[in-house]
Order: sequence, then structure tokens, then C-alpha cells
Amino acid sequence: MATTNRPRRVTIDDVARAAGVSRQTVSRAINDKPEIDPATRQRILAAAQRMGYRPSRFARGMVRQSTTTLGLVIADVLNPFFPEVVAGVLEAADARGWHVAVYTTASRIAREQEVAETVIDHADACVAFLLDDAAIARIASSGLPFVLLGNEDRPVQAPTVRIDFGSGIRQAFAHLVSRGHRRIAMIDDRARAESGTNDVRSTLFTEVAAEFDLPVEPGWRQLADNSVAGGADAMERLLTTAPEITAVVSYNDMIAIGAMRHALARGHAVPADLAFVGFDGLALGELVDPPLTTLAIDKHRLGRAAVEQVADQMAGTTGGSAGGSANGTPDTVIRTELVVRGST
Amino acid sequence: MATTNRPRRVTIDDVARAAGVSRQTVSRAINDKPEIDPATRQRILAAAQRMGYRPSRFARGMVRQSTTTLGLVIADVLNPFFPEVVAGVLEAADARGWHVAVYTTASRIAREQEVAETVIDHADACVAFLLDDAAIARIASSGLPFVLLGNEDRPVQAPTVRIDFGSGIRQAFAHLVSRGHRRIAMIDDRARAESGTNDVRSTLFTEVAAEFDLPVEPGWRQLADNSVAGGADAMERLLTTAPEITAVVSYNDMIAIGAMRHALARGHAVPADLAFVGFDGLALGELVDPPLTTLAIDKHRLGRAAVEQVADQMAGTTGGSAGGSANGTPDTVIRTELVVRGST
DNA sequence: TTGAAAGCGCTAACAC
DNA sequence: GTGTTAGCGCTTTCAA
Repeated sequence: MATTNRPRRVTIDDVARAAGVSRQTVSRAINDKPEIDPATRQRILAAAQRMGYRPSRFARGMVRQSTTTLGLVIADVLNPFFPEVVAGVLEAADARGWHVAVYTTASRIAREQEVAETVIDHADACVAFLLDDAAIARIASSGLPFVLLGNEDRPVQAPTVRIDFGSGIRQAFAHLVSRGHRRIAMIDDRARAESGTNDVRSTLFTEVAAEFDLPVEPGWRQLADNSVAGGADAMERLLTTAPEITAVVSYNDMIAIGAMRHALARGHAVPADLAFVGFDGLALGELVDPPLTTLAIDKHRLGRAAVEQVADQMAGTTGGSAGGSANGTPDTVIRTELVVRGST
Repeated sequence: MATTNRPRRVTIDDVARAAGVSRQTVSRAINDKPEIDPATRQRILAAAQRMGYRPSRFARGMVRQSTTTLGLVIADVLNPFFPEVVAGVLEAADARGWHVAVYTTASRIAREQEVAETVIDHADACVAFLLDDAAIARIASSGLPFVLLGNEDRPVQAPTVRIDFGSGIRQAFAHLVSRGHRRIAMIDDRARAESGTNDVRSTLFTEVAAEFDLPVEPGWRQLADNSVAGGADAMERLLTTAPEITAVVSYNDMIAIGAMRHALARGHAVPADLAFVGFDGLALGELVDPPLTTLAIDKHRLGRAAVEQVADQMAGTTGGSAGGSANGTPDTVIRTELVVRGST
């Protein structure tokens, strides 16, 4: 008989056999159904425990048509921007009884595409921060309800919760100009600058400067890795190639903080010699010295909005309307708010 | 015929019917199997896309005995301690091809128990930061491979990756004493202090002070919410009830930073009038002014170690050895390293 | 209170 | 290249 060495998993039938009841009765015991003799239940539960039985979540999932798992794709948990978004996503997902599986990409193209495949197979919906067009298109066309977290100005082929980056940068320039600055540099995110097929991003800086009638020299725009260290590196380059600048606008707060600290370490006074504006409004920005002027965005709301939007998609997925992208839900735009602190 | 209004999901059979092939052929098309006519595949894929067909991950999971989902339970994504642990967990999980579902508890008892049930039902393994004994026991006895993330000195009934909190606090005191401090206060975490059945935690402070032959007055130990604001509140109380103290040891860096900033705001000089020691070694601690002296722990390694330990459990789960807790794997202990910076 | 039958949606094995 | 037959492990009828 098939009693010995099998590495097979313990099933409900095994427990049933061991307890001398039908599989159905085991199911009743496991699921706390009322219609069962207390003694039988005890016996079954004991057997199950002894045998190390655990119900298969797949088998259960098949039969009860319920659980939703949201795939949440972010670049990096260590950048404090993402935890705040994640908090919003978790809250909104939890409110719907959804589970949230988190994946990180480190903004690497290959990894993004890998994660895209994974999510398509294993999630029921997806909220993603993604740079690679192919990865985005892949998910969008898979039919998976999908919302992109974006801060590009260029349009993408998927429903998006969008941060209004361009208008944020304009606010930053307006603020700096009002403080008397005319020679403003920008430190942008390398991963983002180097991704994407079209070039909207790299011209933004020039455009905005032009709007304010400001000069722009080559070397006034530097790319940085998305971290404090990356910001410091970029600042070092800036101090060398463009010592004439008096203010720096950064892609985000992490980079801005790195840049500011580096300037400070090099003996520059902030904001007297050099002013710094960040982007994101991280809690962290209040704790550094001087506290960072920043374009704050409601990251928690960003996460919530994204979940709401996928939820809408799922509700609206009535039989035939497939295709992924051409969904009725309009993009949500999250606006920035200038928070002036000590660094300007 | 059953063609009209049913809210049922689109199945492989629906696609098969629509494309005029067998369900197996649809499966071949969807899964990119080689043995299929390119034309047929195109036709099927088109139909699938049009109908919005998405394979059921449950049905797939049933038949291919593979995917592992790790349930990761943490208190709060917004406390920078956790993202660093999460990064380690994600890395180690990804290396094994596991998925990671994240749940937060806000350290609320009721929520912890709720999450425990969820995880038992929906994960194949669990790494959890949990305070409530009942929640811990529930998971441990469910048979789910389980590792607890802990910093208690008291033993718990589950395999644990443990932070050596007690010895960390001793290092802090030793350091402060060597700097000439004799009147040292402690700000502890409220949620943790108020959880747990036995009282090891509340006596630690007194014990350590005694070891160093230091006085302890009532009011020298304050409880704080686990945040910067919580630390500030506790510091306010400390300044009122115990103005004689010259140093403060905190449960973690967030609280320490809050406390330090509040002292600064109240006009005290740091470290001249008041010294501060944190616990965790957050990146954040280097960015504040003055930079925070702290007991650093390798949080990334903590996360990795936890995953390795559950993985061991899963490998060792041979048929009969159930029960949950009495597993062979010894607890891992993560030691602290004193990082001296400007706050002392 | 318990058991037997049916089927959730899919893929692996074997036919054809 | 394509179809048929079996299940994967569970819960939901329905009978006993």
C-alpha cells in the first residue's frame, strides 16, 4: 500500500483517513462549521495537527471565488518616498480586504521586465512604479487591471496616477527667482533620465529656465543616482563645473539632502551662498539642518488613489471590454505644494 | 444557450469554445508551448485578448506545485527601521523565487491577531514582528513555518531572530558613564512596554543602572509612542519631572531624534547639557544635527536571517514533525554596534 | 451529524 | 498539431 516514503503534501484525505471520517467532515472541523460533533472535531483537529496538515490555499482559492492580491511594484524600499506610498496602498488595499505583494526593481530595466511577468502571473491587479516602456506595455496589454505611478510629463499607454513634476519644477524656479536667484542648476534622476523613448524629460529644465528668462549653461544639469550619496556626487561635479550657480533644484529630497550636505561640507553657506529645493516632502526634510525647502506631494494619497483606480477598473471589467489601456477612468494628478524651509 | 448575462469569470473553456479548439490547445497557446500551429496560436491569443481572459492563478497553483508566498508582518512602514528589514527580506525571498505579501499591524493587539489569521490562511511561511503573545502563539501552533523578529529578552514560544537589546542598552550606559554621565534617563517604547505577559522589559533599565552603580529616580523612565513626535512628548515630560538628568537612552533612533530635537528646541545644548543615544542605526541618524550616537544593528541582515531560518524550517518539515515551535533551528542573535557621533 | 457526488480552472500524459 | 482523459485539494450541494 501507498503508506511509506512519499514527499507529497498532507491532504485533507490523509487526515480523513487517519481520523476515520470522510474528507467532508474534516473540512467541517477545519472550518469551524457548526454541524459537527464536538468530539469528532477534537479528534480530527488533533490528527491534523499531528500530521502537520495545512489546507492548500490554491484548492481553497479555486472553490471560493474570493481573495484579491494586489501586486505593488516599487523601485526601492530604502528610498523613504516609497514607504509613504506603500502606506497609502496598504491602507486602501486592506480596506478592501486585498492582500498586497511587494516587488522591487531598483529601477533596472531587466528587473522591471522580470517583475512585470511575475506580476501578470501572480496578481489580480497591479499598481506599479515603472520606468521601462516595454514593461509597462506588457502589463497594460496583459489585461491585468493596472495603474501606473508616474511623474513623467509624457503620456504613457496605461492609466496613471501622475505627479505633476513639471509644474512642481516651475514652482521651485518661481520661488528661487523671487529670492533673487538667476543661476539655477538642476540635479535629475539618472535612472529616469536614461529611460523612456522620448526626450520630454531632458528638455524640461531648459524650457522652464527659458520661461523665467534665466540663462542655462551646459553642466548646470547633472544626473544623480537616486540616493543621498548620489546627490553628493552630483553636487561635487556641479561645484567643479559650475561654481557660478547660486541655487540647486533636485529631482527629489534624498538627492537634495545629499547635495546640500556636500555643499555644507565643502564650506558653502546654505542658504546664503547656495540654496536648495527638494521634491517629495519627505518627513526627513524637516529633520536635517537646515531644514529642506521642498515641493511636497501627498504620497499617502498617491497610494490610495492608485488603489482606488485599479478597483474601479476591476469593477468596470464587464466581460468584453478588454485591451487594458483604453479604460474610461481619467488619470489622477497629484499636485505639489511648495513648503519653504531653511534651505532657501 | 448559456450565452447571456452571467458575471462568471472567463475560463479557458470559454476561450476554447470561441476559438473552436480544445481547452488544451488554448493552454498551449497561453503558455507558449512549441507544439502548436502558429496560426492557431494567433487565433487563440486574439480570442483570449478580446474576451479578457486571464488564467486563474489558483487553478494553476493547484496543478503546478510551486509558488511560495511569504507573509511578512511588520508594525509600520513609516518607521524607517522596517523598510531596512523589508529590504533584507525581499532580497532573500527573491533569491528563492518567493513572493512576499506585506501586512502592517501598527502594533495594535487586535490588528495583530487579525493579521495572524490572515497570514495563516494565505501564506506558505511567515516572518513577523509581533508583540502580542496570543497572536504569536496562534501562528506558531498553526504549523505555518514561522520566524519571529524580536528584541525581547524574554523567551517566546517561536523560533526568533533576536536583537540583543539588553546588551545594547548596557553598551549605551557604559559609553555614557565613560563620558562622565551619572544621571541617565531612558525613553522606552510604549506599545512594547505595555504588551507581553511578563515584566522583563520594565526592569531592564533599573537592572542596568544598578550594574553601573547609578541612581534611578522614578520618572527617569518614560514611555513614548514610536515616532519622532512620541520622542518629543516624552522628552517634554522628562524635562519637567527630571531636570537633573544629563543623558537619555532611547528605545530607537526615531524616538531619540524626537527627544533630542525637543531638547534643542527648549534651549538645551547637545551634547554639552544633554547627551542622546539612539538604537537601530538608521541612515537618518547621520543626517540630523548633531548626528546621533546609536547602537547600530544590521537590519538588512536581520531580514535575510529571518528568511533563511523559515527556509530551513520548510526544508526540515518532513511529514510528521509538526507542532510549530519545537524546531531544531537555534535562534539567531543580532548584536549591536556602538556608533559614536555628535549627540554624545 | 455525517457521507457521496460534483465541480472550481487548469495542465500533464497520453492518445490520435 | 490537436483532442481526450485524469487528476491537483478543496468546498458546496444534496442524500442518508
